[in-house]
Amino acid sequence: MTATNGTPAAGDASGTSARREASTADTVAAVVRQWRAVHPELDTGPMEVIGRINRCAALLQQAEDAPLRRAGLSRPEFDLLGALRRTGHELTPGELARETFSSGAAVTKRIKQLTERGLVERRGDTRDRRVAHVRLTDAGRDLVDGVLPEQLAYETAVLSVLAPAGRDDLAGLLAELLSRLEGRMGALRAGG
Amino acid sequence: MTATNGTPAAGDASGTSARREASTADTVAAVVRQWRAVHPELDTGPMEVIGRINRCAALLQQAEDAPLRRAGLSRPEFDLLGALRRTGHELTPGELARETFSSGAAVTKRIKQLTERGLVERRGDTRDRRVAHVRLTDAGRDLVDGVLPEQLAYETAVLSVLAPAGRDDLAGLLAELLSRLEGRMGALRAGG
DNA sequence: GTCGTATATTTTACAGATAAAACACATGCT
DNA sequence: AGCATGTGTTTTATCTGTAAAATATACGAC
Repeated sequence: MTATNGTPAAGDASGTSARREASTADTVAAVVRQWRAVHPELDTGPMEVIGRINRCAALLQQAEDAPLRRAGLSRPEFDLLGALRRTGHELTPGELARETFSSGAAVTKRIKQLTERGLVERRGDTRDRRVAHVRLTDAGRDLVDGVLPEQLAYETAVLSVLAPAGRDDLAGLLAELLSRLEGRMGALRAGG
Repeated sequence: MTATNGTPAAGDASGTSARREASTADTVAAVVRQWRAVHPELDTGPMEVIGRINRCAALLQQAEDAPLRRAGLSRPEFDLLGALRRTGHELTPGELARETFSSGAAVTKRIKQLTERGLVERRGDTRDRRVAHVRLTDAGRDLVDGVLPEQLAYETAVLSVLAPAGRDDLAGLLAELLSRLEGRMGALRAGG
């Protein structure tokens, strides 16, 4: 059932207890219900967390694209510029790759593009001529500083569907999950 | 109401200050701290939710790849096969696209590949010759049924870093967020 | 019946990511 | 100095996804 949904019609009157609610009105709940009908012996518990995280991420990223696109930036590009802006100093391509969780090759390409657009500049290291240093241009810094408030305002609007307390609870639980995942999955660098 | 402050774990251990003190050990917290140092006037609250959702999704998907790859499947491929398996009947390419949240073109390509591998079959509709119907072969069904338990076991192991109660709280909060996002997303598209 | 429009699917062109190889250089050993 | 080995970065080949155009077909108005 529920397959071809036109509009999920989330006309949910009351405040949905948010407590161990397996059968809410989101698409993941419908999927889980289908699986349980086909394989009643399986524990579908993890799906309700992981499936929802994935689905939320997909929806939120799609939403985030909106203010970014107005600035002519993709999200990976903004992540790169943002890493330079928030650290406040130059970064090497390798550092940028680690900072933005993407491959070195992807970073190389992005740097090339952003350089052509005049948003970042590169210079070679004087001592070790293998390494390059990338920094924001004035235009790049201004772009980030202009986009970020819009981005945050948009995110705030999106998250306003949650009560403030719920939002904080969610942030806390995700922080716990994330810090343990990051610790478990081969230590990634922590903030200097 | 959500409340359920029962899990003491990830909260800000040091922060007695009213402000959320972003002092946890995950990478997102470090990023947020950097942004606050550079732009103290901005409300970075949304980052702590959205950034963590994105990062969790990235890490979890990477983890999920492991059991799937053993079966020679990518996640989008598994999603397609899973949609056929859990609905229990044939689906058209369009339905599959909606069910797996991907574009029609992507579904076309996946169907072609999976057909070549003997995991799905297509047949034309007798009445409306525009539409096709896709169904699992026996091999496809067996593959899904073989992979799914491994997949769930793996996910259970990954999520075991959370206490059961925390996991349920998280699922509930994500369900609330997701159901509202899915309901509101269309209407929110113009704001900024 | 024929025409215009809507719908379902596929094709095409292209942007973007990754893995693996290639490259350039540094560093340490002898 | 000369060479082996390791590291930082870029290139190459390849793959996947998407947007937009193309294709094929149904349906309704006339």
